[in-house]
Amino acid sequence: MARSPQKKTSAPVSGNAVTADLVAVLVAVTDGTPKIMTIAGGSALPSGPFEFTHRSLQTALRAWVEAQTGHPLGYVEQLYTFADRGRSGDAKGPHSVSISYLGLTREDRVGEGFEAHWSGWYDYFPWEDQRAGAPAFIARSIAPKLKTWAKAAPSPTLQRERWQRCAITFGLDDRGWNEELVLQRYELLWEASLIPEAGRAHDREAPAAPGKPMTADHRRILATGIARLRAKIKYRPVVFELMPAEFTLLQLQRSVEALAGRLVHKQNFRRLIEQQELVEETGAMAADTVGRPAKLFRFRHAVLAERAVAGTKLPLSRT
Amino acid sequence: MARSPQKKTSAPVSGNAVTADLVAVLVAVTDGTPKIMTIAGGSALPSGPFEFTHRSLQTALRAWVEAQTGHPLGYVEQLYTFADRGRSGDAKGPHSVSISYLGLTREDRVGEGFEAHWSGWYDYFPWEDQRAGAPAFIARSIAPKLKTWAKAAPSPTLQRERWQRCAITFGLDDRGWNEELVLQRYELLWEASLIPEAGRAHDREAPAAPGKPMTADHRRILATGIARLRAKIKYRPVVFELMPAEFTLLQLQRSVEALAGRLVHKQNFRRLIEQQELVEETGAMAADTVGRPAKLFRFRHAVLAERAVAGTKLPLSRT
DNA sequence: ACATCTTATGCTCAAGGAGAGTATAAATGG
DNA sequence: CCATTTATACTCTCCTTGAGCATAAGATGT
Repeated sequence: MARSPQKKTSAPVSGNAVTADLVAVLVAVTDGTPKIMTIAGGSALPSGPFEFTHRSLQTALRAWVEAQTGHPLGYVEQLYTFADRGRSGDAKGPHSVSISYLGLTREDRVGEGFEAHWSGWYDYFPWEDQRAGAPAFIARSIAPKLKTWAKAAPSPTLQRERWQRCAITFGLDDRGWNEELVLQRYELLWEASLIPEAGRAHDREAPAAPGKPMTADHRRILATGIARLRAKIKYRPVVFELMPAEFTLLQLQRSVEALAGRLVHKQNFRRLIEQQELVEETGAMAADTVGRPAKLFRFRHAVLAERAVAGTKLPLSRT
Repeated sequence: MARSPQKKTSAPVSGNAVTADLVAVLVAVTDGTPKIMTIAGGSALPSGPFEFTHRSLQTALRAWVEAQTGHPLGYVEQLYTFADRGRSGDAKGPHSVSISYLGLTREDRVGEGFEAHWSGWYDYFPWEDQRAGAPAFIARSIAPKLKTWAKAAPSPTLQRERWQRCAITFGLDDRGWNEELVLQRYELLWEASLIPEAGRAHDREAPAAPGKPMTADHRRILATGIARLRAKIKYRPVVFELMPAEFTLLQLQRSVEALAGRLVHKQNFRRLIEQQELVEETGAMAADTVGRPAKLFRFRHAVLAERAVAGTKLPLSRT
């Protein structure tokens, strides 16, 4: 075993065989609603076995999605690889490695005659939509249940730590809401037995949190995808993958707000977009609108080549 | 196939078996040098088959590294999963999925009697160390070769695009150096046939760029790890995983500089660290030093619980 | 004792960015 | 014409960031 630093011989490769699956979080935004492609009546993300006839995972996913939807996939990014023991049920059976991807498209690109549907992603994570302020059921329902869970910790110190974690992730006790903590919130609810997928006993004290469940760990994978996308839109111009060719600045803003799950300051949003020169006017104006007509813009694809954006948080020395 | 949106039957799972490998980028910083654990005389990253007796990939990696080094692993993060067709040589043979991880430790924690060594990561990526300014060989050797490669493109437009890409990633033509583009730089050199691992013809016009090669795609994986870590230190307090229990602010600064490959402004660095309340004084002073003795600090582990840092780049509305 | 070197540490300043609000323009439906 | 709705242009303030100056506190050599 030249590849291992271990001196004793490793297990033979043949005893280590697994199957590889792809799981895709395919996102679109339509009418201010972020949607994901689902199958099986919205209870699962599209997934399938990885065909090794492709050059790489990325090309395999693209080909696969294209076959499903009849349209090419814009932006693609790997999310996470899971290899949980109990995933295929029998611990002795063939194990499965699931490689998840995030992909961005537009809903109208979906072809006909497929099983796939588009489901609003806030159906699965109602607490993540804070555009109209924090949903009432957080304070009314989720927070008390979390408090109960926190108090169930064995020691006062652990109780305090548990509650602090709840308060931070859900923005309780006058803390701000952090829209990027999607996965942390989901995992917290899981630990507190508020997620049906956890498969634990749900008695009267800890019924499920609102939100539609999914097969296996698919809702966790979706949470990972949402979190990644919410982080990404802040430093990469990926929103445009979800927009039509031409759009108004307000439409663009609504898409960002839909993804982030919170509102942005209109004037400052425009300033940000314009000073970064991300868009250019098409010359045309939006039709069929209420109020003053807005200019139509298109994405300047050139910026992808021009820039290699990356924010600094280090006090770099320029000398 | 309930899990697939595809209507036609998918290939049977049995025809899809693969082997799963873990590849680790284990990082330590000693005396201002970032190091990675290597095997086989520094020509490969530690790797081995994944044992499905573990609950998850993360725990498998931790257990495995602990067995190798005799010490627990601090911070662990998944990097990327590769499944290249040609990886195991024969396209018809058993395919391999490689799941790579980034782990942070300290060099002195390595146990005795193992094959592993610590190698400086700039041995593999000499151009990434810009602490003493851009290394002379970039302008003298790499840039001209990239120019040649750019000019070899079939059309003037493509030539310009190629060169723009070179200039952006390597900070040429008076552009600033972006330390996070580690992977982009490596891939660019690969495309330009300046990387021995590419296995293409290296004639007189395109000899290899400086830097030690590695087995298979290990240097690419290392590049991924370096890039991830360089990005991470800017918004998460992970540097402390690489520091001893007590340290001076200058030592901390040197570690950050070692990782980032560039110098930071001393006074501003202190201001940043202190205003974020990341550290607290131990009360003791550093001994055996030149110049005025520095206070010793320790990491405030409490911040990990207190905060859930995440920078905003959206003009969020607070109302 | 004193000069000098080296690192530590405190403080100021200017430019730019981010959050928030005011004001005006241009359309539609009564 | 007026109310309503959305678009768009500015302004203002506070905070952050990059940069530099000044002083402190040790060691070492003369």
